[in-house]
Amino acid sequence: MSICACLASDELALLDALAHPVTFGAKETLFVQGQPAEAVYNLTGGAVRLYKLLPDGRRQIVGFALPGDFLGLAMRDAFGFSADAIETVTACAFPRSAYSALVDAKPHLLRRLHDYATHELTLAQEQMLLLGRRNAEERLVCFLLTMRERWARLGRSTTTIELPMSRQDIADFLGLTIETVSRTFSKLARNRKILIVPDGVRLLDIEGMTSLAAA
Amino acid sequence: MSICACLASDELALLDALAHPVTFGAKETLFVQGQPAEAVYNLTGGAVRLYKLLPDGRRQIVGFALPGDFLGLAMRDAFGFSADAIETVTACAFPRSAYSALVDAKPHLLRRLHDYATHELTLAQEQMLLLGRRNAEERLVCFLLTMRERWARLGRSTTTIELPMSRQDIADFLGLTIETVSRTFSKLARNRKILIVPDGVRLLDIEGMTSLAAA
DNA sequence: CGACGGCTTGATAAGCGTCAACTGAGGTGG
DNA sequence: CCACCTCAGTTGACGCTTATCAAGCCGTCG
Repeated sequence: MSICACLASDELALLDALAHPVTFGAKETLFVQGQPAEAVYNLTGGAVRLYKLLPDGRRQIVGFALPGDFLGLAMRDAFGFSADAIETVTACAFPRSAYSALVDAKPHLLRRLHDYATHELTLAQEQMLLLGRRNAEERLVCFLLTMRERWARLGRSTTTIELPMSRQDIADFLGLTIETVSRTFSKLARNRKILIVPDGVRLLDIEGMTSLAAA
Repeated sequence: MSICACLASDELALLDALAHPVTFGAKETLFVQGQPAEAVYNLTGGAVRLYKLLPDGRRQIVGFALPGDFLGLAMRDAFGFSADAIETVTACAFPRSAYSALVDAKPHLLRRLHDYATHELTLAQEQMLLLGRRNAEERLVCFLLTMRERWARLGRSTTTIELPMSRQDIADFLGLTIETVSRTFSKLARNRKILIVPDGVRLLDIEGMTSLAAA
C-alpha cells in the first residue's frame, strides 16, 4: 500500500481505525457515475472496471483497478465514472468525511495523493494517444504490455499475463469492438507473438511487441 | 487566477516574488516531452497546445491551455508531453524548486493544486470517452461546446467562439484527420448549426448541438 | 504578381464496425 | 449420464465511416 508508506505508525493506526473491509461479488456495482461519493476504496483483491456510459449505451472503460489501487480520489462531490467488480473483489472502504479530515490534517499524505493523481493523469494522457492515434494491433499490444508492467509490480509473472476482464471489457477500454479485439488476439497468436491461455496470454515475443508499442 | 484565491495576501506576495514573466512567439516551444521540468507556468495570455508524439510523427494533442491555466504541474521530474505556443503567449514562470518548497510549506495551496489535478483527470477521462466512442460529428460538437464553456468562464462571448488553433490542431486533438475536421465543419455549417467566421465559429443552434453532444 | 500556407472539396481505399453463424466450455435438469 | 441451454469467444462476409491521395481555392506576404 504504497500511498501509506509515508505515514508514521500512529498515523497508520488512525487510518486503520477509519477503514472497514468490504467485498463485492463478480459484476456487483461499487458505485455509479453521478452518485455522491461517500466513500474512498483501497483495493486489496480482485479487479474492477471503471467506465463512462453514453445515453445510448456506448461504453468507454477509463481504467482497470487492480489490488493496491485507489478508487474515489478523483472526485470532489460525485463520482465521475461508474465502477463494478469484474471478479470477486475485496477492499478497504474509508468514509469520505473521515478521509477528508485526515487528508487535511496530514500534509505529507496529501502530497502522496497528489503524486498519485498526477500519475493517473499521465496514464490518462497516454491512453488518449492510444485511442486517438494508434491502430487496433498497437492498442492491444500496448494494453498487454501495460498489464504486464502492472502485474509485475504486484510480483506476478512477467511472461504469462492474467486477464481477468472479458473481451468486451478490453474492447471498451481500447475503443474497439469485441470482434476486432478477438481478431487481433488471433492475429497475434498466429504470428507467434502471444499464446492464448485460459484467463490470459503468454507473451512469446516481448521484444517484437515492445518495438510495435514504441512505434 | 483561481488557484491562488486561497492564499493570504502575504503569501501572494511570496508567490509574486518567485514568479517572473515570460513571453513566447507563435509556434515557439515552451518545453518538450521528456525534458526535465525546471519550471511551472501560469498562462496569462494566448493559447498553448499540449501534445504527445509517436516516433513516426503521429501526434495527439492532449489539451489546449488558455489564460489562467497551469502547465507543468502533472510531472514529478520530466514533462510528460510537449507544449508550444499557438499564438503569442504570455505567462508567469515559477522555478520548480521554489514552487516545490512553497507547496510543501502551504498545505492549503497543495489542496488546491490537488483539486486542480483531479479536475484535469476528469477532463482527460471525458476525452477518452470522446476518442474511444464518439463519431466525427459528435467529437467536433463536443469540442466546440467545451471551448464555449471555457471562454465563457473567461468572460468571452458564448455565441461566437474563438478558435485560435488550426484545423490540424483540432484534428490532432479529436483523433481525426484535417480533412475530416474540415468536412465536418462544412457539414455543420450546411445544416445551420454553426456559421464559420474568421478565427472561430458562431453557434447557431446551441440546443441541437447540446443534445447531440449528450447523446 | 507569384509563392506559400491554411483550408476545402472530391475520388478512392482501407480499416474497423456490423451482422450473422458457429464453436466450445460449463451448468442444468430430465 | 447425457441432452440441452447459455454464454463468451471466434470467424466470415459485407458495408460504412473515416483515412488517404490529389486538386483547387483564397488570403497573406514578400
